[in-house]
Amino acid sequence: MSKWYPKNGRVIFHVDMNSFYASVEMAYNPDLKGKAVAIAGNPGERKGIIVTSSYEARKKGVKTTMPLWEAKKLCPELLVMRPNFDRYRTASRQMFKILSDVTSFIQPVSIDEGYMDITDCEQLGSPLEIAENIQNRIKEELDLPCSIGIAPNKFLAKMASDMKKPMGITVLRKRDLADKLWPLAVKEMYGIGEKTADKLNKLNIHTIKDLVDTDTYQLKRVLGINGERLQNRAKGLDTSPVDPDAVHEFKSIGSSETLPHDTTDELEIRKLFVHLTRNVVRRMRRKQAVGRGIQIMIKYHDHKTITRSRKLSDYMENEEDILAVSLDLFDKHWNQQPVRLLGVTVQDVAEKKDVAKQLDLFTYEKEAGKEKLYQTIDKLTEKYGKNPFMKLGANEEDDQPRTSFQKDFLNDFKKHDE
DNA sequence: TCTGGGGTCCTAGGACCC
DNA sequence: TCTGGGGTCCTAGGACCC
Repeated sequence: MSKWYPKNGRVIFHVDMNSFYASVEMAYNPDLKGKAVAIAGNPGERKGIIVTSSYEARKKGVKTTMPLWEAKKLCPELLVMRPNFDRYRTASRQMFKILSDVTSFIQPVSIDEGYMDITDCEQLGSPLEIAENIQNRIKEELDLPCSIGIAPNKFLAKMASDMKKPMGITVLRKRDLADKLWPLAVKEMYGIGEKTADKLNKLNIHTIKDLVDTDTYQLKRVLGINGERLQNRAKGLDTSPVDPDAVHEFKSIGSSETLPHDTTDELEIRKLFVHLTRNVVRRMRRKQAVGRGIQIMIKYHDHKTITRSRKLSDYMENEEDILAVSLDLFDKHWNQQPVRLLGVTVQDVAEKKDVAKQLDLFTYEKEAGKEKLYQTIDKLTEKYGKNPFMKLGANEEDDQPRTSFQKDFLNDFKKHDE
């Protein structure tokens, strides 16, 4: 038994890429290195918020979710780029490939971070050596910086990776908690956001140490079951396993978009529903997925947001079916006020191969939206002279317009009737 | 001339059933 | 002839994370 590995318990890594999108752009174009770089949406479409920024930009006060104009005011020399998601996905795959050379016990949690359980990796060296090796390889092979937290569980590893950035490696053992974790403000804790921090502050709980020392019953009264879990984490207790399968277990697939301008134009609204549904169906198809619930989201001018959902009697996968339900929900619940954003989400997602084939009866849900669907198609065709139901390709550019779409579409739909 | 888009999990009320 | 209690499903909203 090596001196570095615990007799009982685990050794968990949390690997966190530093300002990932900006770093990928710098690796792609080294002229950007050392400069204030930000990735942001298009302000012309009211999506001009900072998604990620380089450390040089952060020094000037640029922060994630900040409106672009505000960031420019703080940092006039800011180089602003649109996101290149394909680049980020490629870099992410390469990063996880390097991790998988160490162990297969990896749980990706997002495009730029993941957990590893290296409890059984003694033959590869000490945890610190393994972490240094990973960090060096990612830096040398991909030209990307990362921080790594090393701890006996996922929560502490996550907190540890946050403590030294960029290019940090932080060990957080039980005996380090009093010095390294407990002095932090509760807001710094993973799982505590603004609302929960406010509630805790009102109870005179300010640091993580305060949280440890608070009466558990009192915490549960204010925060419910989450109160107890947060307190356990603060004490350094977290038994959740590193789960390599979690990433495949999708529960919902959705797409939402802010309109260029708030609108009450039903045609514009319906056009966006067609677009959103298509996005969702394309992604479902890639994952070979079907879904049993549809949810729409409407955000109004004043940012008030409502969601309306319907559970279905059967699994759905077709663009036409999902659109019909979405439009039906919209027409039933829209309050006629100008709309800022719309969203479509398929819930209760399962893999096609896991779903027992049910009789393809023409269900109520399809019936309900059918008339609206016909009307929508007629209106859209009339206005744009284009078929809204193109054949879906793997990507948007690959979509193929059908000829005499309405005939095809109606035929498609009739098949379900029989 | 504010405030994106992708998710997960939890809570709470009402319907419905036994 | 007057009101229990438990369990599950559905829906809507909210908190949080990246």
